Amino acid sequence: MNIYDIAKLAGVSIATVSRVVNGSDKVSERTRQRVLAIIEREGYTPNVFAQGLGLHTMHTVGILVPDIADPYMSCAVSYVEDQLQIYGYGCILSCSGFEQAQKESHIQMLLSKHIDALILIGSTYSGHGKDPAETDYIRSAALQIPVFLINGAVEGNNIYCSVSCDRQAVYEAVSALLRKGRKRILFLTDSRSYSAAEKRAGCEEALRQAGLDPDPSLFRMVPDDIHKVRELLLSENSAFDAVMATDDVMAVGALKYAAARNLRVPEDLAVIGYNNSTLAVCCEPELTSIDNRSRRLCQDTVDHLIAVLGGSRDVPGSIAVSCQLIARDTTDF
Amino acid sequence: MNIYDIAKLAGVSIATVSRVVNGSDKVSERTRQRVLAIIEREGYTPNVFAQGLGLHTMHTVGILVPDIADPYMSCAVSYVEDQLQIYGYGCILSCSGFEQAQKESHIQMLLSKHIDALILIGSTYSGHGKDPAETDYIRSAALQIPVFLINGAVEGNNIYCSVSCDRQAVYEAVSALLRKGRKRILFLTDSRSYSAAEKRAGCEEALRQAGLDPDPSLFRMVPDDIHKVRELLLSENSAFDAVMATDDVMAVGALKYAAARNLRVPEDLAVIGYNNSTLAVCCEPELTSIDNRSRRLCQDTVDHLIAVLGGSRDVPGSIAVSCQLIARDTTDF
DNA sequence: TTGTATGCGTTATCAA
DNA sequence: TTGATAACGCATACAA
Repeated sequence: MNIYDIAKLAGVSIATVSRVVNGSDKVSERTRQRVLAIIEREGYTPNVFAQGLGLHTMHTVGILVPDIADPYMSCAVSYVEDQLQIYGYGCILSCSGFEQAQKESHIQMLLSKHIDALILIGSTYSGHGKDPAETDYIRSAALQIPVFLINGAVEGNNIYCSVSCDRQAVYEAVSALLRKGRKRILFLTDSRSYSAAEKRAGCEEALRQAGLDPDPSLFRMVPDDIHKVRELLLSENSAFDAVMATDDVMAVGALKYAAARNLRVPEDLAVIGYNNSTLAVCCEPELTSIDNRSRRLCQDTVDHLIAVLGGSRDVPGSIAVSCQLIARDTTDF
Repeated sequence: MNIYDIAKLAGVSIATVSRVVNGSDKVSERTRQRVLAIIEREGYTPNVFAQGLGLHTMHTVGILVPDIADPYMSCAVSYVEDQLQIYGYGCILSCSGFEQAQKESHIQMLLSKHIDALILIGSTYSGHGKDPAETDYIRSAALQIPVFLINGAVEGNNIYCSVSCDRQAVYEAVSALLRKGRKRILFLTDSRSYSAAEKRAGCEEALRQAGLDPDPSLFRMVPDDIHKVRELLLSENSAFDAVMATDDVMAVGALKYAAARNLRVPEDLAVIGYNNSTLAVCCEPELTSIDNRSRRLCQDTVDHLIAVLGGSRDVPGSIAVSCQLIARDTTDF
């Protein structure tokens, strides 16, 4: 059932049918009703390929995410999809993993599908900050369509970034720990991403502010796995009285370590996680965690995306939302 | 840059370019190399709309899921996307929620995008079993393209189902509890879906097998929220010595209840969860949980999907994989 | 082995 | 207010 069939049934030309479908006002009410009735009866829907061929758009945005199984990412995708739906945009989802070559090829794949815009979720797309060429593929994509980063920062034309203020959040959290008399704060992270670096910077800043010298041995790269973190901490003897983790998973690992060592939490060991995931209320004691407000980030991003696609020229190239410390039972504040 | 440009640059016709792109063997090695070089140099990719227009396919499958933020679903999507990628298929993702009208309209939306196949993840798409008309929209979609259910069962032509043996799994888990002397087993679920009904049936079966009469007051519908489950259990006085939950979240809620009541786990209260999610190793004590093998389910489903799209006629309309009980510290077996 | 011509289902431009 | 027709970019049957 195509536009020709409808035209024939309605006794009009395809041009008229097209006008009716696209809500043009240059068609008499009488014909409109007749055509509409036929369309309804036959259950006709315009062929999106043919539409796309002519219009060069399919009302679709590409979403690239390193790992959709990660709770932070899947939540973000959920928010984004939900919002886009409202505006009538569909989502093509692709999972790139964390490797450069894969990221690049996945973006190529998405671009080849003629998406209207691209959303990159996760700070992994910001690169590690060492080599600017690392993010060239994003600038290159932005030559074709607007690119939106959620929790990421990349400089470039037609690139719109949104970040949560991770540095500030960690600065404040660690400062609070220090005020409570903690001396040796173990910083745990599983990545060298932009946001991981920001969080680390916030931690170091707080330490210096308090007149302490950041001890490199207390900044640790660990796997993002509860049991592995526990084992790792158990297998060594570094002394620390607080843990600041860049993800709830690692924080729970620290909690498991504390339980194994019979340390009291928060008396002997304070722990702060990140992302305020379900894990934070699942563990015992429940975990103080930093909420990075990803919902807000996602909503704002979609709003901006719609504005940019609508031709707006005054969309900010970068936005930041501040995080929120959710105090629970693993800290004494 | 389209096929005409490439043809011009290579000094051949568009037909030849098309042949090269599609790997036809009816083209001389010399021309192939020349054309390939130009294509490479210009970074040409065929326009998917134009391809789709003629071929009525875009090598894309639609994935419908009630809630991508749910860990079980996001894991499943991750597996499915990963496999489809290998076969060169892209994914259009849509989140329908749990309401009938939304499910139907989301499927319509996906169909209108001319996907090659549809994957429905989650037992919510099986309906509640009361009214067969509830799943008519799925049969209706299957008139156009093959439909694959992951963890769901719907009868119909061109519909392929896969389920984990939830009934059997719960039967065995509850039987194990009964063998250890548990008398009153509280069954917690948050839904009336097909799989929830299966799990309940397995529980009742085990009870009867042990000569016990299922007590309706011990089959409870609760919210899928840790704290709400805890509060609910605290607010009443039903006596039970074991909990069988249809999801890890509710099981952790029961664990929190036990902690609040100073019950020893598993001595005073045994708890079994479902899905074997990260939550299971996050809580304290760590949760015995039933792994429903969703990875296997997803892989098999994609294999079958590829087979069906490849024209195979002997793909089973329904497959089942057995679950696995992962014993941890909330049970005494 | 290569080229020509046609169809795919729209939208949009220009006439009527 | 309508209709005829030209793009849009590709695959492919048919010709050469």
